[in-house]
Amino acid sequence: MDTHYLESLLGYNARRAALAVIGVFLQRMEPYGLRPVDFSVLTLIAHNPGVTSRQICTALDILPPNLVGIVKSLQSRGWIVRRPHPTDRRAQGLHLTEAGRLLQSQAQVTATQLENDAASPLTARELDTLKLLLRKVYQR
Amino acid sequence: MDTHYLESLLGYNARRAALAVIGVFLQRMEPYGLRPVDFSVLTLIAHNPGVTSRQICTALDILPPNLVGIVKSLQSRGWIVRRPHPTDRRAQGLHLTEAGRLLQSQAQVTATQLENDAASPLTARELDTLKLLLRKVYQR
DNA sequence: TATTGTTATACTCTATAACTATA
DNA sequence: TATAGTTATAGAGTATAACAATA
Repeated sequence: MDTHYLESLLGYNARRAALAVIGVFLQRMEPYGLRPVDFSVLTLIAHNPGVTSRQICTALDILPPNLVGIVKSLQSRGWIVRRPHPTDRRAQGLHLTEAGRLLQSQAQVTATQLENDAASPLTARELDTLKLLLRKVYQR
Repeated sequence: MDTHYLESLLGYNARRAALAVIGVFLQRMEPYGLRPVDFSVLTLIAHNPGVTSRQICTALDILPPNLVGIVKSLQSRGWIVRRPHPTDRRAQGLHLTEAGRLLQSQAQVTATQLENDAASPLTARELDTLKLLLRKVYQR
């Protein structure tokens, strides 16, 4: 089966690699009930207490209507709370609960460990180079 | 907004980069009515005349029920035909029509050109390195 | 018994329009 | 006028079960 041409395309390789890594992520995060975007949102709140939904949408390139359900789900599981924004009464600041802090730190350890397994054919140096080049592609 | 931790993760970077490149792909391929998987299927048939649905599923990591609609769509647009498989009466060989060959070659030119724009912050050498490392991640 | 291709179907992901409260 | 958050909804992508025909 000749797949040489497809394998010469950046889009094809990026999509295949992303799906492979996300596959490992889904397996390892299944015990936490966290999908990739759930983890990203939880992690942004952990590192940016009081962040708003709109800021998260901009940072992660998510459409606002699609974030609503994610925030609701994290809140219903007792991991985040919404507090009034200090200066803008339209907005709400998002914060982790104590349970949320515990879960996020455990999930972050899992995410960090998962790297090595998902990228096991790469040396540490190759992995760093790969991540650097990927960032160059999507950061403008 | 602190996104440093997320940007240290392979999965996050791979997903963001793949979505960025696919975004450019969708724009450029819109005149042809081809989405990424449509193009991949058409291209595999072009480079492997007589290939079966099952072989395409294996090569592209698509589930058989999800390929049925794609093949039907390509067929209804007059780009591919199914012929009896020479040795296996369960299977059908997929082939491009003359119109399909013309369209695929035009789309392939577009896909090749698109590379440079989607990866414009990278040098040619960096782009080659990136694709090499991505293949290492998903090919086992 | 196993495989190819298919139908039906459910679930998730992504996108658009329109609304409210506030800036 | 513009923005933050929300609802409703439509479309695209992905997954499983089950079937007929053939190996």
